[in-house]
Amino acid sequence: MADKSNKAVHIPHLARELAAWFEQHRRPLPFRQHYDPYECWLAEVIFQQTRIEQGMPYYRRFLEKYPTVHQLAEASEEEVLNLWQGLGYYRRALNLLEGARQVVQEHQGKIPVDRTALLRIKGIGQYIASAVRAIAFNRPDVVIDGNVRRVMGRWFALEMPIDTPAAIQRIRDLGALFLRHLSPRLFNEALMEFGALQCTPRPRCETCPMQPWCMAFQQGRPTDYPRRKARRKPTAMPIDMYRLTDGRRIWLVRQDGDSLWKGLYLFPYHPKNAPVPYPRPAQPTATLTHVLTHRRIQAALWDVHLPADQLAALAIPAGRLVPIDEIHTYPLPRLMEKVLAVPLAFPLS
DNA sequence: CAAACGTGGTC
DNA sequence: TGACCAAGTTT
Repeated sequence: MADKSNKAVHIPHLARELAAWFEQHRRPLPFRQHYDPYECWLAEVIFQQTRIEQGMPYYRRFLEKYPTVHQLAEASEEEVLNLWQGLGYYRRALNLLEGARQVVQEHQGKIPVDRTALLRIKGIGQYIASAVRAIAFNRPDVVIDGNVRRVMGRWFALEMPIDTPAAIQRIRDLGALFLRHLSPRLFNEALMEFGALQCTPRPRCETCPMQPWCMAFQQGRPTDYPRRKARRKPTAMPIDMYRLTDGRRIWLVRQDGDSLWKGLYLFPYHPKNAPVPYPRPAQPTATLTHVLTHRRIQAALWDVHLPADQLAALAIPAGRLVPIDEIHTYPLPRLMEKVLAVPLAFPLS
């Protein structure tokens, strides 16, 4: 289409300005020190769907505790989840651990360069496979994350919804044209950094050197791009949660299967309209709200004090009766931190 | 392919 | 305040 060639003429200019911009604004992030494939992989897993500032302490702790993929592979799920606790999307941590074991067992501890091999590793999808290849190995892949989709959507005023396969392919094609001008590592890192610092959701067009070649800016409507489909609102999730204790010990439940917070520990809970499985007082101690991307949890908190023998007799699947002062040795989600901040309805013995 | 999967920052 | 969304992957 005529449209396409018109856009492409901007690419040498955009490439040149991008490289210049990056040289000036590049943040000295720890995973940009030596571009080690393991460090790159670890960073991509930790920072996916997560802001750099939020993930940075986790990245440092992980690298300190597990400096090599071998050491990570020998960790337990519990250890890894303890380090991951509070970061969210806990399946990432379990997949990372499984992936590390794969790399040790199937690749002698060396992160593979081959795209197909990378994609077979648990937790590595299209994005991380490209990121490891382009950034750690400097291979000519186009790394497409949220930043890249936003920047490309604006530079080229892409009309199709940005998360569709067609849009991704378009971005990949456009990116390939940039790779004629810039090395894979430079191009991809610079583009993501540009999206993170300059071409943000609220773009800083006043100070942007790309103005002359940005189609969205030239059309006078930078924030109309990228085009997105509407998001779903979180659905309500009312639950009853129980603190079953004899004053010294309390029941914790490890989440399993495909559940929310898989691998983490919570007090036993059930949907609010389910039969009540435990004795409980007339009123809940508190009601807390916890919002996830897709759920708005309303948790009624019921405190139940029982004699030690009755407590121990409760049959709670995947449950563990643990000393209250040892709760924090278990990996807990944020909701549990909120729950633990509420004093028990009765004094501890 | 749409939905599930956490948490925190911003306006 | 609620909507948006951030270095995505899995099913």
